Amino acid sequence: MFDINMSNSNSRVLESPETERGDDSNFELPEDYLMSDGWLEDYQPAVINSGLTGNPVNQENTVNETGGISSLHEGPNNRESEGRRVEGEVRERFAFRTRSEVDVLEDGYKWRKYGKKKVKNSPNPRNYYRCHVEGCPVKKRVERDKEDQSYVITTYEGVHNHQGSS
DNA sequence: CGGGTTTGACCCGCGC
DNA sequence: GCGCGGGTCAAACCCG
Repeated sequence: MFDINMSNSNSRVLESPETERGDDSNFELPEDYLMSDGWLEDYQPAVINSGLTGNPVNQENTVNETGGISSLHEGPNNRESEGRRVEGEVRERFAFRTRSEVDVLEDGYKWRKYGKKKVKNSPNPRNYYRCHVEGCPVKKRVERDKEDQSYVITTYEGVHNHQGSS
């Protein structure tokens, strides 16, 4: 469905969270962002991986000019001890930061924007997206890093109800 | 003409 | 109970 050109010569590798800041066991998201509502309650890299372009997952994140992601690398440390999931309510959340010029990263799904909001902590607005597939509860939240506006913070929420795009 | 985006209003949870 | 901050709705608008 999505013919993302991965052979783009302009594609670059994302910074690995553990590579940039090894002092923390999490992503290098701003403190206040993390404590906003516990974004790392339940992350599911498999969900993300399955929704990508179908490339092997054993490579680093790469984003080209159009915002296409080839695959996701290892996610943040899984805090299984603190991992709390409410039964009967699907609310997987996965956030990551990416250096990209585009706000919305192509991940193989079609998204429909349903809102934009200015957050207090950040001078940049936050965009809200929803999976275009009917019945799919997945939502996406895109926001530019207030520290470095060259970075984009993408937060996925929910599990896709359908098969990616194969 | 149709579908997605825009944009302000509305709503809701939480802290004071 | 009220105000703030964040999330969603929805009607108008825009663009293919």
